[in-house]
Amino acid sequence: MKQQLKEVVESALIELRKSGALQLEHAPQILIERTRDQSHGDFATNVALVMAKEAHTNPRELAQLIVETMPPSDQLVRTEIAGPGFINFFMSDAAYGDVIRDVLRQGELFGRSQIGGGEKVLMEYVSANPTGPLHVGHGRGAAYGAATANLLRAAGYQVHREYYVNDAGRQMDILTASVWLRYLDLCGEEVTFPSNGYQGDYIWDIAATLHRERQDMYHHPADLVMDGVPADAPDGDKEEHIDGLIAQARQLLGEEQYRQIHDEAMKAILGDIRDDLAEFGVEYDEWFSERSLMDDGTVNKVIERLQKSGDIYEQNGALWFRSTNYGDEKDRVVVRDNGLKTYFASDIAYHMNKLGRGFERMIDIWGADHHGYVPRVRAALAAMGEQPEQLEVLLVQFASLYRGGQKVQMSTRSGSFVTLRELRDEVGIDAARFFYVLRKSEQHMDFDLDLARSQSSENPVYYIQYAHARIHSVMRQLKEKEMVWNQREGAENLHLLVESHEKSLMVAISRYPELLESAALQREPHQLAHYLRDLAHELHTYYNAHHFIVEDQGLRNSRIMLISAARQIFANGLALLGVSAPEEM
RNA sequence: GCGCCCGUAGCUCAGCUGGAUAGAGCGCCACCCUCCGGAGGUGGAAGUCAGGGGUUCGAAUCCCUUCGGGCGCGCCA
Repeated sequence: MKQQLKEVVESALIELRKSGALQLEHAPQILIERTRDQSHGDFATNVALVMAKEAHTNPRELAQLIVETMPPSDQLVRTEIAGPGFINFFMSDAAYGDVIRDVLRQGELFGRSQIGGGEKVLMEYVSANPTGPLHVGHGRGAAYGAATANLLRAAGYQVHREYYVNDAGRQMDILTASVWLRYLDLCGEEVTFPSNGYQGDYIWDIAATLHRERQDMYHHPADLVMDGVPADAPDGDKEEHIDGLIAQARQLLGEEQYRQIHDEAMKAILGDIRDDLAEFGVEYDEWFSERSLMDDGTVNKVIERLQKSGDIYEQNGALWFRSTNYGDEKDRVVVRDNGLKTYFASDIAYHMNKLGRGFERMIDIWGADHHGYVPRVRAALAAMGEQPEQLEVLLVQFASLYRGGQKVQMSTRSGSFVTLRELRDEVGIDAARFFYVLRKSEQHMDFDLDLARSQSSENPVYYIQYAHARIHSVMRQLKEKEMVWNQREGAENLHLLVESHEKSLMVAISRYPELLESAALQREPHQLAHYLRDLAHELHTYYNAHHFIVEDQGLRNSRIMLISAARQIFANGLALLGVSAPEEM
């Protein structure tokens, strides 16, 4: 609808320039907006105000000229010049009728666009270290990432969804040591657990499985394990302590057994994460292993290339990437003095690998606490001769949980965090998915568990789902009264929908395609969540004001047609957000 | 100290590529079904858009600055 209007204005401007009535250096961008007030029509453009100065004329006169030059359109009833020089457009009933017919004809495809132009996008989200179950912070990234991926697909992007598995590195070693120590405990050894280890119950579970299946295969006496290990905090350094334990594990178990425990622990946790996300309706096309980048030499190749280009220097036995040359605030280590590559090194390799797979755009969704990491990755891309703009990082702020008006405290290491699974159990998948995307991602969010759990009017999820279910209920009623909805007759009688509630609902429905484009371009699923609530409000208001199942056949069929179109929008929109659209509640 | 995010109604938040009288939900007050699901609807009270400057036809929106809050500034990941 908006697009058609834009073309009308565009052709007027072209005509005016061709005839010499208007002299401009370049064609202005035409911005057409929905009006806030119905008395201003359906759409308005400020194009005359924007161009007036350059055209050396006053805005109202220019607006008049544009209106007079516009080609006739059956979509428009009339136009008016308002205020300082806005052009207001009043759309015809036929234009709205076309939208309703389109919705039913296109069904679940309605609202999709090609604005993404088939661009190949790699979206990476969650990518939590497989060292423990997902918590509610990951949940927000998951819900946001999945919904944004859906939006981009609906807008004509080719989206590949990926989870980067950090299966290499020190965190995994700490996990391995943690599991092994719990296992030794189950073997009857008295070991004091490191303050820096992973303390959750899930570690016990993995250890118990290990103990059941392998019995005392990995058993070593506690005093031998602790021999020569630096003291833990508070007397010593907790980092040195845990590193000492890792070294002991490696030595006593040997690389092969160490690797077995490592892999078992990771398999268990990663499997749990996959299940968790799948149950949450968050899907991936690929789970990408960090270790594979080490094993196939990609990381080494990247470092060599940077060395050749002179972007790497050695200092204090470590290799540093000169990221300050590319806008970062300090240089970054890629290989530590102990020879280990940093996470950053493999991350450069990972992003180069993404580009190597032919993706034109990389969208990473990170927790806001990683924001300082963005410049260095961009710097690395620049140093590698790539366009840093190809990497788009979307930051997701923390979500604080509130229960009974009290903030729920969380800490990963101590194991006293709220897991995503617990959240799902408490409030349900639909409420969790919806609440997570109800707020702009870069906004700190207060997640009210009591509200999300409540199955009442104050909960916006149910408000929307109820609107959808209500329409189904009307259809059931229709059947019970042994009436059949004649869609063709409805389509022919849309002109009978003259009530203000009907007009409002049609306007809301016609906004959907514009809304989807906007939400996709700005990576803002919350726009869709808010829109659906507005649409639900229109539906409920209409429902209260008028009857759909009326005697007059033409009117009945056209009203059912209208609410069927609304139903389709609810179904389409909720699906993009990962929320179910129940037929009855 | 430096960097990023944020500050809008009692609470939680939309609105921010400048546009007409600043919106929604919750809460509060008063109402609405002989009728398709009341998990609904109608009306009302409620604002120095944190403060101060600037840019212009026009600023919640852009720029500067002050104040307040969150996060980050490792040879951790």
